[in-house]
Amino acid sequence: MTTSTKRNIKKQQILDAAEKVFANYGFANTKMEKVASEAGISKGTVYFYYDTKENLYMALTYQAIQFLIDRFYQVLDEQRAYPGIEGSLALVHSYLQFCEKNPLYADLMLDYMTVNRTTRDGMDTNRLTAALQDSIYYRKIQDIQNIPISLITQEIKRGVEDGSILNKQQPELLYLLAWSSTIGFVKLNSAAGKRQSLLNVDVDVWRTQLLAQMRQMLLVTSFELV
Amino acid sequence: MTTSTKRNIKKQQILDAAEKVFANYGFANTKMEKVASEAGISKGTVYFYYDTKENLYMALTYQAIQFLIDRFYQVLDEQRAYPGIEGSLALVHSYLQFCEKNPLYADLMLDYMTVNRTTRDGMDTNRLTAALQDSIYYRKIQDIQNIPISLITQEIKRGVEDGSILNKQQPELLYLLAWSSTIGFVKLNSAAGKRQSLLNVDVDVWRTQLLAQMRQMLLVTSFELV
Amino acid sequence: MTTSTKRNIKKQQILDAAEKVFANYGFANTKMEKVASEAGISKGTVYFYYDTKENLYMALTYQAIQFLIDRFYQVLDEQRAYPGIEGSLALVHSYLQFCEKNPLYADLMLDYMTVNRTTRDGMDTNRLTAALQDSIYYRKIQDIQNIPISLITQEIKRGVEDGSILNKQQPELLYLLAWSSTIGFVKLNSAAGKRQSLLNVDVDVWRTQLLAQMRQMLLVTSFELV
Amino acid sequence: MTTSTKRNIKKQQILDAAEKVFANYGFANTKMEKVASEAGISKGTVYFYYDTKENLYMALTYQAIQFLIDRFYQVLDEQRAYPGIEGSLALVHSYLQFCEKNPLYADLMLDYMTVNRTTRDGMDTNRLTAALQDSIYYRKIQDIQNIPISLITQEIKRGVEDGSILNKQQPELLYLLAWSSTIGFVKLNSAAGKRQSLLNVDVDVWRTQLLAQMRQMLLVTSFELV
DNA sequence: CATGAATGAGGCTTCATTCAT
DNA sequence: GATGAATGAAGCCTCATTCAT
Repeated sequence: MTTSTKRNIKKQQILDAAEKVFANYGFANTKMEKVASEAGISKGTVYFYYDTKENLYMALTYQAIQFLIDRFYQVLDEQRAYPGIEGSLALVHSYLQFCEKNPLYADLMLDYMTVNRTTRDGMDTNRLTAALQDSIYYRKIQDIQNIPISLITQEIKRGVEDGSILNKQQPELLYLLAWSSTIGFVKLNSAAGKRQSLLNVDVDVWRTQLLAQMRQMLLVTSFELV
Repeated sequence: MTTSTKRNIKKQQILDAAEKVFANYGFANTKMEKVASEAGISKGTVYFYYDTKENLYMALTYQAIQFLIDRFYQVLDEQRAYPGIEGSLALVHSYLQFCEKNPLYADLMLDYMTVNRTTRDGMDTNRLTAALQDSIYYRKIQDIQNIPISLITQEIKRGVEDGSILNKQQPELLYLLAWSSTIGFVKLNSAAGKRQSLLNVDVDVWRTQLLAQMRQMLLVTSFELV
Repeated sequence: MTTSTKRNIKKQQILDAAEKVFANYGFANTKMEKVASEAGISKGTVYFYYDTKENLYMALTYQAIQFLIDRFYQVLDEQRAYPGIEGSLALVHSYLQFCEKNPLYADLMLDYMTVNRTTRDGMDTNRLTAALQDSIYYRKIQDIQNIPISLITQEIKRGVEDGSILNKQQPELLYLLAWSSTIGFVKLNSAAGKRQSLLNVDVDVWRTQLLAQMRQMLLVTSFELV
Repeated sequence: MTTSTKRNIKKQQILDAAEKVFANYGFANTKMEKVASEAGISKGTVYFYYDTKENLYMALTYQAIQFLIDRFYQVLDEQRAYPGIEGSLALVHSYLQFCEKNPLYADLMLDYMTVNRTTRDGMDTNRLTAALQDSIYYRKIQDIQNIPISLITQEIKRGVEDGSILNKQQPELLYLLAWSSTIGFVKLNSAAGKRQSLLNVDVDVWRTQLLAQMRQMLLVTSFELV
């Protein structure tokens, strides 16, 4: 095993540990010591691989987006032979699974958006935001951030073109409707606690309805306005 | 003006300031000093009215829920003459407005759920959670937490009974679908920044579609499964 | 009732309250708010009469010494007809009662001695000590501090002269032996708690033995050295 | 030198520094920053070894009692061949030396007794007391607190049995008389300041008399009541 | 490279004191 | 005079980060 490989394994171990800890405590309440102990190493070593807490967080964000992109390509590959609506729903489904696997993923992307925003707006950038933007991973994410969105909207367009999707709204709008539903679903479930069923509603039924609603949306020509 | 009234006014001023600061920085990055200066008073005075940061946060949560409940009652009063579907959608709409007015409100409730959860589960309660549960407002919230949900599900039931809502799913499920969509919508918009339109989609169009989708949902007998 | 009289009554109420609170919590852990509430008045009023916490403490010290002096004169008056040994022991006894009535009295005098000492030594005077020395009562105490000691040593001398006291040691030494026993007795009892008997020894027996030991001491010509 | 050894050395250095500072300023006026600088380290390091000020104080208390116990065993070992009265007086003497070496030791034990008392009584436990009781050392002290008393009373009993001690009072009572004298002696001397002689009485003479008085006490059959 | 002790800036909170009413 | 809200200096403690071994 090369030195580089060993380094990468260790980096991955840290990332895995960080994922657990950030997911349980959130960014602010996560202690580097806890990440280290979760990874079975010392604090110093964590700092050897990730020089700030913010950098570690951004590395995790980068990885999450990479995973999502990989998954999306895989789904697209599987769905190539089917109509666009199936590919689109499969993408949404895989995104939902992705977020359910670890609610942190949804937060990571939301946080990235927030950080990214303050770069543009002239907002009073606080220390935290500035530190996040300093991360090398911040730049790396900027290069790939649009890929998931791009893949999904392209698939919707394919569905519109092959006639399987009837809704003629902007693909981006359709994506936002799906994305926000997913985020809300994940947020509520995560806040309620994984074991707990919210309002006595079965989570599986809920998820199924959510997806059914999305299909419905793609099949409808237009919505009546409220 | 009585002494008690003056006290309440000051408490409200602090709460207003806290709302701004928590909304901008989140709980962890909010400094009591900042809340004080935002309220135009000194740090000590903030502590005179709210003895911990956590208590201030919970007071805000309590107020948010109270506001929501007040708004709900008002909406229900206005919708009394109309069929249940209109009342239900009006409630959802008012909830959406409520969260859009200040995205912090959505977070407050989500955070409350998380805190509340650790009370039930035997989770490894951290310092923050424990402090939040110590707040007098935590107890007060427990007494009213179920009212919004109850009001909305009752209105859905009225709609089912008067025949305006055709979907025969559990009202709770319908509520969750609406609730999660709303949270996702608010979260995404707040992350993107108020001035920024996400993916070049007009927010008003997005919101309209969201509500249309909800009406659709209530009018459909049942969804096809994916 | 004159204005001046009313003032004095109020000052005395505050002093009484302060006595209770200082006795229960010690100087550092006593809050002016607590003194005020104990006196049934507001914090501002306490400050109207005693402009610093240290001043209040020194006022209490002054009063304690005054009380002790008054008591000593009274005892001396009662004992005038009896031999000096009886007068001396009666003084010691009254001192013991004085300290037992409120253990704070012993502390007040000890603290005064400490504060007084740092005036002489070139010690690194801390803020607290400096503030105590600033009190107007500090000066007043300086004028009367030696009276109790003087009264007791004079009475011992009278006993030596009238032949009732056989111990020819310095009266000051005899006083110190009595004084330190008393302080130790009070300290231990106060630490143990008033209701609690220490090591299952009856406090009354202990006190009796203590006084017997002192009489013994005055009656003995000289001690064997250890 | 092992890691564990180094840690213990550092812990001891901090304890030594804390001893000086607490002795000079008392608990309330001691600043952790001062302890740190006295130890030649930073505040953070102090907290690395002792997580609260109260814990540090209790650690010191524990050490003081341990030292006393060690000293007592040593004295008992030396006195094994001599009659019980000599052993008893030697113990008292060593206790006196122990307290004179650092008056803080007497305070530590007194404070411990006070803290311990509020555990039993249903007293309105204040923050400080609660924090002291939370210390891990508080528990450790509870396990050894009775040893010094036990050793001394046993030695007195030995003296009674071998006929060297004639006083037939409870050994516990005799111990209390000795203990309180010692505490009073130390308190007065510490308040007066080490360099200062109180009332122009030579401290060595005073101490000698104190010990002579104790021997006297053990040799007397019974005291006349006052 | 790994460790874990050491650092110190930063933030929460307390409470003596002040001051407007 | 009395009140109690307002102030802010001061001190405890946390924890990201550094660094000697």
